[in-house]
Amino acid sequence: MPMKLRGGAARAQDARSTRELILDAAETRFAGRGFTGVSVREIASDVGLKNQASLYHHFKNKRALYEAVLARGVEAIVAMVVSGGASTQAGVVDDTIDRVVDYLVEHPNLPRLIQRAGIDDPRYLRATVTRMLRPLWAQGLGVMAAANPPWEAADLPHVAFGFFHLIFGYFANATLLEMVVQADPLSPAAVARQRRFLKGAVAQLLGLQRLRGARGLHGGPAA
Amino acid sequence: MPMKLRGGAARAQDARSTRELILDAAETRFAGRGFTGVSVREIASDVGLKNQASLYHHFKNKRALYEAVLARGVEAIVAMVVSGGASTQAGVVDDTIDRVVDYLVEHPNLPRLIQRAGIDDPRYLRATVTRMLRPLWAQGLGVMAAANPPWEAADLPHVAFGFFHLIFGYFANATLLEMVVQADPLSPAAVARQRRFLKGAVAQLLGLQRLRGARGLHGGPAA
Amino acid sequence: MPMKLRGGAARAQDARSTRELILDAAETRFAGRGFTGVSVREIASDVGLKNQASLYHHFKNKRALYEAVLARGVEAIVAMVVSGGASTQAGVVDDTIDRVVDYLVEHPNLPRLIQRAGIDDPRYLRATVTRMLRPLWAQGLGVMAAANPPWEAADLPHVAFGFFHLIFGYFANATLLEMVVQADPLSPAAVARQRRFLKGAVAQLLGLQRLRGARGLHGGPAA
Amino acid sequence: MPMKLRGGAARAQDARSTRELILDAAETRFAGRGFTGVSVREIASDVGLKNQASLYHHFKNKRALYEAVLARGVEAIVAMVVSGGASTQAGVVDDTIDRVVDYLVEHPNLPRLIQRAGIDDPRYLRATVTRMLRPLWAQGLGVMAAANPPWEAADLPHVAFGFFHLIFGYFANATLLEMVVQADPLSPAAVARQRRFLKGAVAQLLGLQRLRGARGLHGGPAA
DNA sequence: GATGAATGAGGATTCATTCAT
DNA sequence: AATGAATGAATCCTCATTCAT
Repeated sequence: MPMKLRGGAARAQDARSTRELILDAAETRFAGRGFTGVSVREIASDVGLKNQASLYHHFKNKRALYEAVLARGVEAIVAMVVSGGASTQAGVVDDTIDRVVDYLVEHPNLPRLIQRAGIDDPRYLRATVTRMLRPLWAQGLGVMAAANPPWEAADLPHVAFGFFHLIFGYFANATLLEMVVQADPLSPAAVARQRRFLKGAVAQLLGLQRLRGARGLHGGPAA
Repeated sequence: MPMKLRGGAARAQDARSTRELILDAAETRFAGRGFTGVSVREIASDVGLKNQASLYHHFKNKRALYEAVLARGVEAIVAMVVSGGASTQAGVVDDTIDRVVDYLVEHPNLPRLIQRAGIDDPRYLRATVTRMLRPLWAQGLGVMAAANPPWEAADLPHVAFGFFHLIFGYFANATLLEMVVQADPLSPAAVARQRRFLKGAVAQLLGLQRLRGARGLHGGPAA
Repeated sequence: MPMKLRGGAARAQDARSTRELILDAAETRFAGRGFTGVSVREIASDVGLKNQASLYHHFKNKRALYEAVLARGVEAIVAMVVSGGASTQAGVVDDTIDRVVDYLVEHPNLPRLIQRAGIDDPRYLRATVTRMLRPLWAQGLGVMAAANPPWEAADLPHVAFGFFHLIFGYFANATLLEMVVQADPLSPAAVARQRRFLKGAVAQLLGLQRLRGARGLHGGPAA
Repeated sequence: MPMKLRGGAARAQDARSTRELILDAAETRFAGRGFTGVSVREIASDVGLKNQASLYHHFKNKRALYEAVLARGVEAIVAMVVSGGASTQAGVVDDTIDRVVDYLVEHPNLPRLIQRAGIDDPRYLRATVTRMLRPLWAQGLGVMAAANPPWEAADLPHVAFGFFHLIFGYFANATLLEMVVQADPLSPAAVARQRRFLKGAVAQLLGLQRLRGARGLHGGPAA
């Protein structure tokens, strides 16, 4: 961004930099208003480009830009989760949840972006996302099966999707939540509570040992 | 259309009918592609109107139409849930889940519509939805508190939102789910499994006494 | 055109009228600069429309407009020629030439338009024109065959195309001709000469009786 | 391309070569879709240039490129025709026709290019072409006058233009012809027929003595 | 001599909306 | 209640061209 102010000399300073700036701006915009709700013009101007045409030097078209944004976001998350390993030991699960929550808090656009891709008319962009989510999906199923959970095998996909909704839904709908509850769901305190809730919920749904305690699955009063 | 020329009474009926037809078409479209992704023209043509102008006879503008669609959808759901009462007895909860699931299966647009409203830039339509959801929210909190659940009071909102995501997320993301799992998530069998999962999950998260058997929260009544 | 000045009240005065005005303007523009050389904006503004969008009320897109222009032009010519009958008696041929020349003089855009369609990349618009020209072509071949001309049967198509080029080429290239010769090829005198040339040339190429005269096939000195 | 790094001499050669490659590509493109229908980008990419900017190293701008293409093409033809001499002896005329036809068959872009320049709005490029065609024109008139043809002097320009249209029209409209006739007008057989037709037509129009037989202007030498 | 980046202008087309009928 | 026409603004994208490397 500051480079843009150095005038013509700054041009082409760093191709990757401009490209990434575009991706950043597009991510925010698309997350907020969706593919059709965002104009190429505003993205370009966010980046400091004087003209939409410049953007087409980096991305073939609006759609390619959207897909690039999604790919970057989804891949990051998938990598993080997958790298977390495939154990269902309580500690490992909790760590994964912590890492994902940390990441989502820092990248508030992603959950909305992903939720959108899940809701949007499939003819648009869902195929792409689907492809990217498959590895995550496969690992998730494997982990759960290994956990010997209190569900029939046929229900495990439902459980897995339930986790997905629990985790992403909170952050994707943060603003809605805020309007209803009238408190900031991304405040440290709220995030801490959500963390606790997620860990507890996952443990319960997977039938992990912690569940066996009286009622104190969190660090709460009964613990 | 030929009816248009009959007496005044029929005309009035038709007028209402056209309005509802518009709402129906708009609901489907908006659910699939969102407010900005849908044009007034396509809605009009879905209804058989030869001209977009005709639509403006029934709704002040596109935005008013969207709000009407949302209001109609959300109110129906809220009414249904609220009318279900506020008990947390296992039977009552299960009944409510059954009713909501039944409704969502028959109105597949609603979950996407509502999820969208939750994700979209608040400056658009979220305030409206928020207002409509408040009663539901209040009741939900009340019910949960009464259940004496294994959560701290401060976490209850998180639990409530979790329910919301679990229930609506499945149907909202049905197409995404289908692409990943490659099976129809709205098939009777899949819906039955989801029902079982929801009942089990809610029971666990609320700490309800699941009577039958050690881990058999699935397996249905006969298990 | 004058109606456009009556302000809003004149709107929609006569749908056909606006449509034809657009066709007229488009014909002139397309004839002069070709499909790609003309912008929808300038056509719209020629017609007095304040906005290109209005044009799309009458034609689906630029291409449809171009095709409509071509169809209108070609059909008129084809109708005229075909209605002239299928004789090769000198008088009938001369009459047809006179009628066609009269028409081309009054519609100077058509020859350029048609030549363009013949030269342009076939993927664009030639198929349309081809279809329209087939009847003319069929009749032309029939007439020539009946004339018992001094050509092998296999050469008749070449003769027929020769006529086409002789007749349309002059008018299509009028401006080029003017630049080379530095005289107006559409002046009455020049047109009269061209008429004489065409009649003489056609008669010679078809081997019509007039050919048998000494050298005076026109009304010239030797006649 | 690898040659680029060799000595200065090779580099100069390559430079010329690239320039000619551009001219070649541009010729084909311009012939097919006209000046406005062709983008600098596609020409550059035809040549294998990765960037349109490179093209500007060889030609000042698009217009200059078009003029260079035209000049190269027209000059070649003019030179060939003019060098053929100015006789109207049947043999000489036939030879000229043969040479021109040979040339056009091998350079199928030229006729379309030239026809286009004749049809296009004069404000663009016609003046240039006109200037280039003048010598050809002068010679043509001279030849015809010398032939003592069966036309009034004032009509000779019309005859001359007629020749032009007969000869160039066939090749320029080859694709249109093909669509109508559904046979390849550039097949050896078709070209042979066209040759015969042209020779016969020119002979008749110039009133040349066709020696062989009563009506056998076709049938070739042995007829 | 070739390229990556940028840019202003303009391309066709669609948008939501209004007005008179 | 419905429609045909019109319109201003905005859409995505491509254009020819320039500049620094």
